[in-house]
Amino acid sequence: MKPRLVEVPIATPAGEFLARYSESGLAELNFPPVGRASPRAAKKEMVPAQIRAWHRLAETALKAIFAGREPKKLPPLDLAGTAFQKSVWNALRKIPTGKTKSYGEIAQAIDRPKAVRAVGGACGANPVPVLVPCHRVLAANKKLGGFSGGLDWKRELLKREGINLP
DNA sequence: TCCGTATTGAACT
DNA sequence: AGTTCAATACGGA
Repeated sequence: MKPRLVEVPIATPAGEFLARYSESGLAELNFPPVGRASPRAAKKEMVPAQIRAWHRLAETALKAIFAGREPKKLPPLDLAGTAFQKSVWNALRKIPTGKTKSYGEIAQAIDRPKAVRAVGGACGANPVPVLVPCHRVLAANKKLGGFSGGLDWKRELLKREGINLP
């Protein structure tokens, strides 16, 4: 039986994100729901101290990224996925703030040079956007490609990191 | 096993 | 310069 994730909202200059924590770390992060406050945010008093500590880190890191800076610390991540997906997400985290990579480069980084489309799939399956910077991955010709939360978000995030797109 | 995918690069208009 | 197409790896049904 699946342990219920604790949901806690994160306020950012770009809206209210929704973080979900498992017993071992941050498991999911959602973009702000369109024009609506989070329906069922956990009561903060019921959130375990451990998770509150993680939440503080997550909030700080998120705000740092929105300010275009590299986050100093991240909460532990509890990412559910296949080995392939995890290796992709791990590679994504190595992209420094303000830089971009192509799907092909990610594929090479995980030693599967031809799995470019699969890399795209793994990016789309990324449970923790922004903190795991799936938005810094562009197509080979510097085109935007796609984004789970909507391309507007991708543009916005890149812009805040000082990345200029053609 | 078949289908879709947040790709890519080359071949054609 | 824009469009079509095959190759390709992986995950979900």
